[in-house]
Amino acid sequence: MGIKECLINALTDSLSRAVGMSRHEISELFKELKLKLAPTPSPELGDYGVALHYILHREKIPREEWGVFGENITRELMSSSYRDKCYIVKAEFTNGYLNIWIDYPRILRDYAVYVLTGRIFDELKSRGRGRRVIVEHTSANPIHPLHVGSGRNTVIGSTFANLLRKLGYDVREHFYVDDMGRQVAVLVYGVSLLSKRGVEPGPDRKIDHWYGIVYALTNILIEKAKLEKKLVEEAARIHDVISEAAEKLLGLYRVTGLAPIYELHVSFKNASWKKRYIHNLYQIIRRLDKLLEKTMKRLGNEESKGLSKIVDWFRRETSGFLEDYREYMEYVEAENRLGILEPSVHDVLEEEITDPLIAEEAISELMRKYEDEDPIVSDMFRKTAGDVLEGFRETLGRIGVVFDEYDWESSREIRGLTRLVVEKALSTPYVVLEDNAVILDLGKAAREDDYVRELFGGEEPGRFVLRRSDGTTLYGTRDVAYSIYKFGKLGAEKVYNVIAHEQAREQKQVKAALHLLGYHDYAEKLVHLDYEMVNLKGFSMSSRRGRIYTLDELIDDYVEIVVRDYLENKIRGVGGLKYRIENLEEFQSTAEKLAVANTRALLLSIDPRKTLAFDPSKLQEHLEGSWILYTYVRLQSILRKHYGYEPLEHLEEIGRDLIDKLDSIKEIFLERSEKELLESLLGYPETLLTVEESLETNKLLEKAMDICMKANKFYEELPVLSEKDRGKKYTRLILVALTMIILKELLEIMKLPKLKVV
RNA sequence: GGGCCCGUAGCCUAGCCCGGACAAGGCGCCGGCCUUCGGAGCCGGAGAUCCCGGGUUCAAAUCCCGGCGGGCCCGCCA
Repeated sequence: MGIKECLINALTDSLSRAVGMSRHEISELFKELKLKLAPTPSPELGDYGVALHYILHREKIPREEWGVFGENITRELMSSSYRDKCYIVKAEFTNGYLNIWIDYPRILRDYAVYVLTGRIFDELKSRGRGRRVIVEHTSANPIHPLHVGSGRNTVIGSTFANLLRKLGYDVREHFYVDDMGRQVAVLVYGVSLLSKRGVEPGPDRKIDHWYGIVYALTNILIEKAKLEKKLVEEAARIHDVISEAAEKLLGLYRVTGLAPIYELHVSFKNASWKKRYIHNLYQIIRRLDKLLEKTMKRLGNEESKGLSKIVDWFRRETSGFLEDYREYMEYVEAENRLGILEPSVHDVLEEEITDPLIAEEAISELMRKYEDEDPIVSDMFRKTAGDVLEGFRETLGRIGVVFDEYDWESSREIRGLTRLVVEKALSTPYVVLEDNAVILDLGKAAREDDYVRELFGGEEPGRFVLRRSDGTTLYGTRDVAYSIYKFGKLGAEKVYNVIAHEQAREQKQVKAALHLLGYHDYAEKLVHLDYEMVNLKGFSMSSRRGRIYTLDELIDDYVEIVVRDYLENKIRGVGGLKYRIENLEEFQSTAEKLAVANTRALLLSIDPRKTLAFDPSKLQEHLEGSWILYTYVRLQSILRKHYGYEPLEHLEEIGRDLIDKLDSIKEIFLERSEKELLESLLGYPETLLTVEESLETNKLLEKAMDICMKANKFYEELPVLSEKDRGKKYTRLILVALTMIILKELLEIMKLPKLKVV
C-alpha cells in the first residue's frame, strides 16, 4: 500500500523544484509536521490534500501571486515520474491547499487481492511472531456476582486479548483470584454461621447471587451493630450538649434581652428532658436545628451575632451523630431490602451477629488461619470462593469469555514467591524496618533511581509496605509476587493487567518494587491497562450494601429490549398481532446473541480512561451491537443470494472467484459512497496496530461502526446484484465481500456473536 | 493540601498526543422514503461562546500559562 508515503515523496520532489528548497529541507518539514498530508474534508476537494500556507508564508509569496505558485507546483507534480507510481490522476491548488485525486479502482484491486488471499491477516500475524503474552483481566473479588463495572473490565480485557491474537501473539487470559483479603473472610464468616444452622444455597438463585446476598448481609449486620453501639454511646453526650445549649441560650437571653432567644431556651430545655421518654433523638436534633435557623433569620444580621456562635458550636457537636445516624439508616434500609430476598439467611445472620467485636475478631482469626494454611479454614475459603467462581464462569460463558487459567492468590507458588519478595527487599538499599515491618522507601528510590522517578512523575511515590509488623503480607506484596510468577514461571514476554484506574498508584508501586528487586525487565514489560469506573444514572452502586447492577441483569435487560423491539416492528409491519415466531428456540438464541452484542458494545463504547455513564432505564438507546450485527447479516445475504451458498462457509471459493473478476473493474469510476467505504476498510490494519499501542479498545468498536455506516450508505445508494454493468456489479460485490470479511475479523476481536440471519 | 485524569449541541461521545479548509458520529426532536439485494435501515432539517481568561502562531477544540467545575488517588485496606 503506502499511498501516503508515496505522495509525500512525490510532494517533496515537486515542492523542492517549485520553491527551490532542498529535498532534505522539505522532507524535514514533513517530519516536523509543518507540512501534513491528510485526506480532504470532502471528495469534491480531491482525495488527499496538503496545506502549503507554511511555505507560502516562509517564501513571502503575496496572496495575489498564490495562483501562479499553484500552477507551478501542480505542473511539477503532474509531470513527475511519481504521477503514475502514486496513482495520481489529478492535482489542483485552492486557497493554499494542494489537493490530489487518486486512482481508486487500482487501490481497490490491490486491496482486494491483499484481503481475499488472506495476506493482510498473515502480515498482521507476523507482528507477534508467537510471543507469549498474558492478559490478566476481570479478577473480581469472589464475594458477589460480577457487576457492570467488572463487566467493563472483562469486555476490555477479552477484546484486547483477541486483538493480540489477531496480531499473532500467543495470548493467555488469566483471572487472579483474590481470596486472601478481608472481604472474602467476611463472606466466609457469614457462610460459616449459616452452615452451622443448616442454611445452604438453594436451586432458586444463581449461586454467586446467593453468596452476594450473604456477603452483603454479613457486612451490613456487622456495620449496623457497630453504628448502633456508637450511637448509643453518642446519645448520652448529645443530651448533655442539648442541656448545655439550653444554659447558653438562657445566658444569652440575659445579656441581650431578646425574647426569641428565650423561646429557644425553653425548646432546648424541654428537649433535654425528652430522654426520659422514648423519642427519636435524630428528629429532635433536626427540629432544634430548624428552630435555630428560623430564629437566626428572624433576628437579622446584627442581632443574631451572639446566637450564631451557639449555632456553630451546636452544629459542630451534633454533626457526627447525624452522619452516623444517616449511615445507620442506610444499613437498615439495605438489611430490609435483602432480608426479603433471602429471609432464612437474614434471620440466622441477625441472630448470630450480635456483638461486632466478636464478629471482627472471628474474621481476623479466619484470615490469620488462612494465611497459616489451617486445613479446615482453607477448605472453607476454597469452597466458598470456588462456588462464587462457578457463578462467574456461567456469566462469562454467556458473553463468550473463557479463561485459560484461574490463578489463586493463596496458591503455593504465589505464597512462596511472596516470601521471596520480602527476602529480596531486605537486601535493597531502600528497605526500611519499623517494628518488624518491611517497607520500601519509594521516595528515596525516586530520588536516586531514574526509572522510579520517571515512573511516578510528579506524583509522591510513597512508602510501599511489603510485610506488616505482625509478619503477614499485603495485597501489593502478593501482586509483586504474582507478576514474577507471570513472567518467570509462565514465561510471558509481556503482561497486561486490566485493572481499574483507582489502582494506578498501586500498579506503579508494583512496577517500582519489581525494578528495585532487580527484575528490571519485568517492570518494563508490565503494562497497566487502566480503565475508569461505570457510573449508573439514578442508581448508586455499593457492593458493601448489596446494591449492584449485575452483568447478568444487564444482559437480561437487553434480551427484553431486543425481543420487544423486534416483535413491535413485526406487529407494526406485515404480521399484525398474530405475527408468528417461526422457530421459538432459534428466536431465543438470536435474542440472546443480540443482547450479548449490545452488552459488549455498550461496555466497550468509550475510551477506557473515561468514566462510562449510562442510564439502565434507557438501554434501548444503546443498540450499537444490534446495529453492527444487522449490517453483517445484510452483507451475507447479498453474497448468499449471488452465490447460492453460505458465504462464510465458502470464503476461499468466493475469494478465488472475485480475484478472477478483477480485470473487469479496471475502467471503473468509483462513486463517493464506494470510495468512502473503501477508505474505511483500508484503515483496518492501522486500527489494530494503533489499539495495541494506545490500549484504546473503544477504537475497534468505532472502526466497526464506521465501516457499517459507510456500508449502509453504500448499498442504500447503489444496487449490487441488480446492477446491469458487469464492471460496476463486480466492483460492488468485491466491496461487499471485503466489508463482510473485515467486519468478521472485528466481530471476532470484540467477541460480538455472529449471526447469519435475523 | 499535593498529584493524575476529564470538561465539545438537550444527552452520550470522536477529534487534542502530531495546530490547518464548513468541529464529526450516535441518542432524542421535526419532516420525508412503508421493504423490486438490504427498513434494527436510508435521506433531509433544527440544535455548539469546543468550561472561562490570557499567550504563542499566518492559523488554536488542539500547544503554553492562569482560573472555574467534576472524578480518582494519596493506608501496616484490597
